[in-house]
Amino acid sequence: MAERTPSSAGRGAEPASQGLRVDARRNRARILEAAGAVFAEKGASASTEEVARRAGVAIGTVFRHFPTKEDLLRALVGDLVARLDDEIRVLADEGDPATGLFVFFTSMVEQAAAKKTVVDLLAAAGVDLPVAKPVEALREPIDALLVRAQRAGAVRDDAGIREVLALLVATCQGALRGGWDHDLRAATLAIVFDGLRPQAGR
Amino acid sequence: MAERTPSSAGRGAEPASQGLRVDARRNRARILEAAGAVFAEKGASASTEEVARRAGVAIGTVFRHFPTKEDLLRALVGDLVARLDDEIRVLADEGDPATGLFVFFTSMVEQAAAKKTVVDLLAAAGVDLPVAKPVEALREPIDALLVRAQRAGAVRDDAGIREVLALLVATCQGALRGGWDHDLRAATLAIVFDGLRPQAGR
DNA sequence: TGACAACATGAGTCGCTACTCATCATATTC
DNA sequence: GAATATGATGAGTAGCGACTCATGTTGTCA
Repeated sequence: MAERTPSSAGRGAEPASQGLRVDARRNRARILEAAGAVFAEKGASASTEEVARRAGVAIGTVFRHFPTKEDLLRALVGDLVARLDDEIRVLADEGDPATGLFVFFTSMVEQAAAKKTVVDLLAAAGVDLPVAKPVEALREPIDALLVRAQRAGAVRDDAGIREVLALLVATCQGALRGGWDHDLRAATLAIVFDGLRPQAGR
Repeated sequence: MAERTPSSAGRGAEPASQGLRVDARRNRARILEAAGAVFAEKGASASTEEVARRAGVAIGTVFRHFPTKEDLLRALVGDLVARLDDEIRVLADEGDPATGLFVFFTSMVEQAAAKKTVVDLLAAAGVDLPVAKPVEALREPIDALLVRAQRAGAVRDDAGIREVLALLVATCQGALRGGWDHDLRAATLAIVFDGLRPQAGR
């Protein structure tokens, strides 16, 4: 679903790697990959040393590329937001908008159930965690999808982008921290989606 | 709403204080009160020393009464669950069950918006945080309320206790970590409640 | 191929926090 | 109003995690 250009990551081959020595570029990539895995498993509170171990580099190397743990998180989250952004733009351009909105919603919750990073990201939509503004980038495309779905009469008019984002944050948080299995995720989302439909409004 | 017996806490004047010297009993109460405030503000990751400072006792005194930080959390959470249990039992015995369910739901979210402890508690409903089983105590009374609401035709039949608890955890998490204001809490809950109503089921 | 800047290394520093314990204070009991 | 056990105190210990830096290594380029 949604093929990307050449390399694995996308977005023009990591501009931040431009002009690095080949070994440095390789290590940077390894660190990002390891950090993605480690933080996805244990959440953002996992230690930087574990990332270094997983990446097969010394702790100092991690801090050379990302002077702060926050910088590392930011780089990861930026990449993730870019991917989500791609996904939602594809959904926005094709097919039924309400379906697209619900598909995107479901997709995020599925990812949240597996990746703590996504939840920490979503949490940032309201508070100022190590990752704050990036999520705002998603507000606009989601809003566009929402408005189109409302014009099509498939989503109630009194549900604004704030409410939709709130529900998105809530279900992602719940799915992860509550350890919902696949069935529970589906059933819970079905209830939320029904609540978003027009006839539900009183 | 829902008056309690004599002293402030309830549940038989804290059995754990029985047989303590008067100064010890006073300090224990102070520590619990301070811990409640501190953890509500900063979450369970607040330091034990801050609790001691707020309580006006030495750090060693805190550890004399609660050998482990987890013990302190457990004591707090137990108290909180007891209070919620009282609340829901009152709601279960009087008036419309669906209204009661939604009132209780709203009440928990309101508390979550102010108290991190509640959210950490709710999170425990699915994972094994320092506080695991206590929440299960709430499952039964909530379920009773839910079943009655369903019999009255006010809540859809395919929403089980698992789904309701999941939604409860999700909205509490969202309300706290997303920093929802009062309006957003109300609007979001309205959508969730609509989704729980019968006509919403497809 | 030599010389140098860029990079990697990992033991060490610093700060924070849960928890301990020798010492001192006081409630309780007779 | 002692005697004593129970409780309070707070400097100290231990462990962990983010971050540093002196030293050694290697890609790069003339």
